[in-house]
Amino acid sequence: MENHVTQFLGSSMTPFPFNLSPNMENSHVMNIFSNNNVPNGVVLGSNQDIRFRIAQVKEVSQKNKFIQIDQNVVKKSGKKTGEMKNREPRFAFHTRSQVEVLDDGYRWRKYGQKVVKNTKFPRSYYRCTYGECNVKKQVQRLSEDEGIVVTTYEGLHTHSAQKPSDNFEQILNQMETYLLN
DNA sequence: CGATTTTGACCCGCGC
DNA sequence: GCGCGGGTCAAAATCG
Repeated sequence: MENHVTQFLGSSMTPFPFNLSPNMENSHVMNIFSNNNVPNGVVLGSNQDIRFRIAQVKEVSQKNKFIQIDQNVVKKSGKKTGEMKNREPRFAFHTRSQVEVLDDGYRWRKYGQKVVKNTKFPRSYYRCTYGECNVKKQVQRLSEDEGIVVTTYEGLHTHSAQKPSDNFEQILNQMETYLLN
């Protein structure tokens, strides 16, 4: 896939969305996402080129392990080994983009593509190619608005990005600014 | 020639 | 039990 470079919130030209790097940064993310004051699907920022939105992962039913992403209720799939008790954090970004695969600094291998009901664009499944890192993401273009691409990340990277980007912290700061009004 | 994509098969949970 | 929908596997094809 080609590189996609776009503008983010008035900053200079940067790859989008950003690195989802582990450790401190991800715990930072989790703090934000576990904040009860954050409404589901809150719009965190926009400019004329990009609109992005955090779809907060929300536990709906503990025993059924439902999680809610944006408007959609998704069932968390069990894994083979049965030790799939730990629910991976999931979060989604809506971006307005011509290109579906956005450069977030990690290398991904595509492992599936599915046509989902009531959508005219297929959903693509990717897995992080780094060693034991088990992070997945899926990418889907909205049929209601072809200009919007939804990228859903699942899991935390056990390593740092091969192609480092300092956008992540900037965006986190902007998130906090919005959350605190 | 190794890495990645493609694509149909397979799997699994759920509702009927 | 069966079929559907969503997710994953894996072999072949393609890429770099």
